[in-house]
Amino acid sequence: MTTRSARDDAPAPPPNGHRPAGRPTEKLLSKELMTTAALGLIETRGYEGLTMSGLARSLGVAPSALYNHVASKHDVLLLLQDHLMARVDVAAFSELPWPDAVRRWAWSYRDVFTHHAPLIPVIAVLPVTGAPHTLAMYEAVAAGFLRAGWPEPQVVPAIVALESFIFGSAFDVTAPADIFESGELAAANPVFTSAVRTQDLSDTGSAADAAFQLGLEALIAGLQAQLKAAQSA
Amino acid sequence: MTTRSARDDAPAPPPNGHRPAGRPTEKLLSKELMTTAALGLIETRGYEGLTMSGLARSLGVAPSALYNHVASKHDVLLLLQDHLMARVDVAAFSELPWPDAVRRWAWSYRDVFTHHAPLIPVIAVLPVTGAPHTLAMYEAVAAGFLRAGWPEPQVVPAIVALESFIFGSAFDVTAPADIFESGELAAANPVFTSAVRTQDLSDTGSAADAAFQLGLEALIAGLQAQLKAAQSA
DNA sequence: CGCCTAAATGAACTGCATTCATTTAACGTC
DNA sequence: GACGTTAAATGAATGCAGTTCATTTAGGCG
Repeated sequence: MTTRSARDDAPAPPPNGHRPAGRPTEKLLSKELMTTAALGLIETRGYEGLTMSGLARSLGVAPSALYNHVASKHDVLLLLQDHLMARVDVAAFSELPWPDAVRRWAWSYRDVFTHHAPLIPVIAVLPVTGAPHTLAMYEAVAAGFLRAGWPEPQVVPAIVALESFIFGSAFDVTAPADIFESGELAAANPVFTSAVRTQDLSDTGSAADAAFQLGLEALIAGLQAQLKAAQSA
Repeated sequence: MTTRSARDDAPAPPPNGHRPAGRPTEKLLSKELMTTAALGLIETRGYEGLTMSGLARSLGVAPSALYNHVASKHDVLLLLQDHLMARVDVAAFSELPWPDAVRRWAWSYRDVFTHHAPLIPVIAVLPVTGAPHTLAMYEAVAAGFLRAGWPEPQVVPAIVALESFIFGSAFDVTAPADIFESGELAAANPVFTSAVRTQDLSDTGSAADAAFQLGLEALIAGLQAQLKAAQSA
């Protein structure tokens, strides 16, 4: 095998003792090029359009050429994942009080992956090793938690809990608006049917936004109560 | 097309004016048989083993025969999904106070879909129309919320928020234990690396369980605070 | 100057979901 | 009791996905 694994990313010094030299890397193919080409494909054709042949075509290359840089399609998804993590806004953790920072981070995180829901099953199970942007995000978030006074042993569980909520909510955004229409079974389920009909959508654009806001505020409040309890103990 | 859609399930009277007669339904194939066969396949071979040919083989039938009962593989997943929803424990909503009921329901819900993580992307986006067990679950949960004093407009957002957290957490359970090992990048991310190492795992079996418990308790507490605020307003 | 090696090629191969024309057999009818 | 209708099973064929491999290409280094 030529490529050890995707995800030993940019920083690694290109092991080329055989490159066009002179100019600053003019190669035909590279992980970076594949990543941006993949993002372009997804924007125009969606995730069903992201095939290895399609990716090769959009790079002007034979499909088999991709396998010199990547071991599998899964590797392409890993490249995408780490690339997208850089878009998550963690700046608030060094600027704002903990609840506000969490709020901004969580909305940003959800918004990024709302457009990339098919990646979520990949990310959620993804070892972080060798994903620099992903680790950088966790580093910033963890630092923010500690600065807010969280006991170190609880930092990771709290982040994971928030992340789980965010991933689940990102899926929810992609659901059709009429997802809870009971149809012929409405009569058999009157309570739920009525609750769906009277659902509160004020403040927010969509039902998904309303649920995300409600849940996020509850999580933040509940976590902060735990934080205070831990601090006074 | 012969089959209108999967998910008009058992209760629908079999429209057979052409069956083996006499004995109480001895048919070769049916949605129910396909569902249980699919569950069996998943148990022994996992979700990669769930192919249309494999399913047909395990039923002693040609692959094309399946398409007389189901329009696509997606339909098979829908059948599975609704079947599994019946396993989610909602009994607590008519027995226990709201926080305890939510707790039991949420753990049960997560446990059921932990073993069926590949279904989650399907469920999360799935119109509920024609999925009787799914609707029955929502009906019981919604009734429990109303009985606890929740204002009707907030019932659905609150349930969706909890569900999002549950789905995300079900994914998390399937992640490898060393998912947060930073590897060579540990030095560049000292805060997070240390937090991972000192992570609190007491009370619970796994890191995923610890995060789920922490997040669920925070959510329940935060939601109950909102409930009390809404009631006193 | 010729070797070594990374990287591109294109022709396979595999397994998948799905389609279709055809056959099978039980039912209700005449 | 034969007949036509019809749901349901068949098996061959289609198309597309990801992936492999033997081969070629071309630059850099000794």
